[in-house]
Amino acid sequence: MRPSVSPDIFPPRGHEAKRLSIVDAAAGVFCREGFAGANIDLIAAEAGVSRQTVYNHHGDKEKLFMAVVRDLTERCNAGIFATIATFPDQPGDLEADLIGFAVRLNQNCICNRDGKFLRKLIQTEGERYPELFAEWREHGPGRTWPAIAARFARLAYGGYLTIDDPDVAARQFLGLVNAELQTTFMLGGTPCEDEVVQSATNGVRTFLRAFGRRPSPANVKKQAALAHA
Amino acid sequence: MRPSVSPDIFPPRGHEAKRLSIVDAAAGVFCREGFAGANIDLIAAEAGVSRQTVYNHHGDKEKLFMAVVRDLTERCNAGIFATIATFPDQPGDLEADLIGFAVRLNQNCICNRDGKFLRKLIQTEGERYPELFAEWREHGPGRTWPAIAARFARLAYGGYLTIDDPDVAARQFLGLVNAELQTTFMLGGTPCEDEVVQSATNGVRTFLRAFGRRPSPANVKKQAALAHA
DNA sequence: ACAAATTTAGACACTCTTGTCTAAATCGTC
DNA sequence: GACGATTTAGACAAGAGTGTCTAAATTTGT
Repeated sequence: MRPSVSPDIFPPRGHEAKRLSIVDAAAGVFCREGFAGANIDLIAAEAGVSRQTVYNHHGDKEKLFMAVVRDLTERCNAGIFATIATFPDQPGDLEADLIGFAVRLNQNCICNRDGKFLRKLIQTEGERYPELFAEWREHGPGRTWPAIAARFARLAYGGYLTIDDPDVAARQFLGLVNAELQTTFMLGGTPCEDEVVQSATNGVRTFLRAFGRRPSPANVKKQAALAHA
Repeated sequence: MRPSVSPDIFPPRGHEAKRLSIVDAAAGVFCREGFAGANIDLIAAEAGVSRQTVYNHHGDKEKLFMAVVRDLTERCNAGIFATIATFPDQPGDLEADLIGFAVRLNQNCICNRDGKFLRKLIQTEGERYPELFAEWREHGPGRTWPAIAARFARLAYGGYLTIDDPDVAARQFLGLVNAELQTTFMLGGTPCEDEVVQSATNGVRTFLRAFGRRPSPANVKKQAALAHA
């Protein structure tokens, strides 16, 4: 609103640009070396900035780390929701459309730089900063999973799928679609496009064999009978 | 063979016992703090041993780390193969038997102390020691996955399942059975017994909906048609 | 109980890192 | 071109951790 007097406005561009490049470089170094192993001098060098500038912007190592996690979480969530918006609510070819969605989700949110880094930081330092990662959990999986579940529920309601519990189905969808990428993720690698497509294809096919339109009464009865196992 | 002259035999017990307790303590500290953050003094203290003893046994920090990974890999693999040996080759109640197998696998190999630690070390330091973890990959997933796949192939051959590709089915089985534990694993937590059973139950049910005995010709034809997508 | 080996506590040198400080150089804007 | 703010290079103190060394204490097998 106010033209240019706002107290929170730093020197127009260069400043913010440097802040960004510092956070970016820090993300890379924290991922490679872990929090304890990360070296501020190295971060400064990779950001193309002097060490003092890092301290000017972020105060200390821990605050810098938190800024990194917050930035990554925010960008990843934005990407995930943008991708969820492309979910095939009225599919033409259900199999192809779900495969496409799964591939987009993987490529845009999980296998890209931000996704890879955030995942690694959560795995590596999650136990050290409970509140920080509780926040991630709440804003990340806590919101995206129900959103995906809702889309599957709509598909079921529309007669495209036969689903008992949309939340379970959503989690299993993700599990299936990533089933063949586990080892690669484990070691911090990035699967290539082909691997992602292959895993998604196999995963979706199995998903549809299980949940595709086919309300077989025999199965329903059997499941009800075993429900209290 | 030789009574007591063997050059590799250290003082009978206490020595080896200390070696063990050092490696154990080191595993815990490396997991909590990462390689760079791990403190030899702390490891010594947790092992109930003096710092010098740590150096006497393992030389330096890096060699100690390698010893930890090797020990964990070996124990985990042993556990996994022992569990695979309990795979239900001639199931009475297929669903119940597969759920039991999945729960055993999780509890004995993935959620126990060794499994949790090894997983975390692979995620955290995997990129820093490529050869070490290549070894793990080869001796771990590289051998256990085919072993599980072979068991599923046998079930299919016996008419209990309808499976195209046993390797894919095996990976998807693991993905499904762990679908609901992902977030917990991500943050380094240990799911409780109930969560494991619940996830396994849901996963096996979906698995059987997809691969259970039901050679529906319609499905087979559809898949063949889409095979070159 | 003896002798050999192992373990221990403590001190030590050395390196690395964090975070601060200062004076000079640079940048952006008017 | 000049001004104010930011950035920079470098030095610096303080702290922490690794790995070595020594002499004394303890354990182990016989």
